[in-house]
Amino acid sequence: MPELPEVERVRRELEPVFRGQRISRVVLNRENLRRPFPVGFVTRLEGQTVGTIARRGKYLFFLLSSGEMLLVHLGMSGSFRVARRGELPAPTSDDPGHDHVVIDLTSGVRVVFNDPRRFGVMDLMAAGPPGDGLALGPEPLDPAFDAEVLARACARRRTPIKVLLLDQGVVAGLGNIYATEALHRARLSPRRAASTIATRSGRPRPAARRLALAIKEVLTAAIERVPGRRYRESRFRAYEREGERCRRRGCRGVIRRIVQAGRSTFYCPVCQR
DNA sequence: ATTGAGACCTGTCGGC
DNA sequence: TGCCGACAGGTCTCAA
Repeated sequence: MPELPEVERVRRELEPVFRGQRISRVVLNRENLRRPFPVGFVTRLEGQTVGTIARRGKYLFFLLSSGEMLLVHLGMSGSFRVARRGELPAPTSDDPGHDHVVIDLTSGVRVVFNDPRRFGVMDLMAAGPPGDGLALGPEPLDPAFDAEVLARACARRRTPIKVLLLDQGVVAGLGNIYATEALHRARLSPRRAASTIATRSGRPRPAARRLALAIKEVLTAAIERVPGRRYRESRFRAYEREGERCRRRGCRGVIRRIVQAGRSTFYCPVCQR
């Protein structure tokens, strides 16, 4: 499920739960997710007090009093539940289903990590700037990410712009939905070679300016959006709207679905050029 | 150096 | 009802 906005929302939900709390108990209901839990995972977590939770791209970093950091990636289907102890089955129930990790805090709160597809990751890493060593590109909401940076990353790249936006080394945190949505917002065809929005004579093209801005707008709106009625309806302007009318004012196009790098892309062939 | 295809998993949904 | 394929918001690795 989660791209940058969803991960950021998880961060905001969990930080007040964890911050300043000590981890009293950790239970693993299996030995791996996408990859094995690191050696000593449980003992290195138990007894630690958690500080802030940082985010880089789609990764979360729980800062521990030991100096280590707990790294979490939600993959496709990872999620956390927060409950009071006792509201849930014992952490070592016979059938944990997809509840792979249970974390008890001294506050009496229990946090459960659930991940049916197990594309998620949990790991422990040495102290350091969150994200170091993960080869992530800039944070799209950081002012340092702008049209120039984006244009430079596009230079001489013949790959379609949509595919390039999914490259976490180019910009960290976009996934299939928000790459799709940003391109719709910027009125850019997902099929365009990335190089066609690169710099020209040292200046970013207007397309690069529109796209950098659209990325920021789409992500910001998604972080702040409040779920509610019509949430699903109004969520996307292109994603999963194949066959529907383009929602851009004045545009009479119909949203098409294509496959790029094995993933669905939705776009309006009329207003996205 | 890039790029595409396949692999990793389970769940859901639509069609027959 | 059941079976089957297509598809799902993400990486990672391998081969061309």
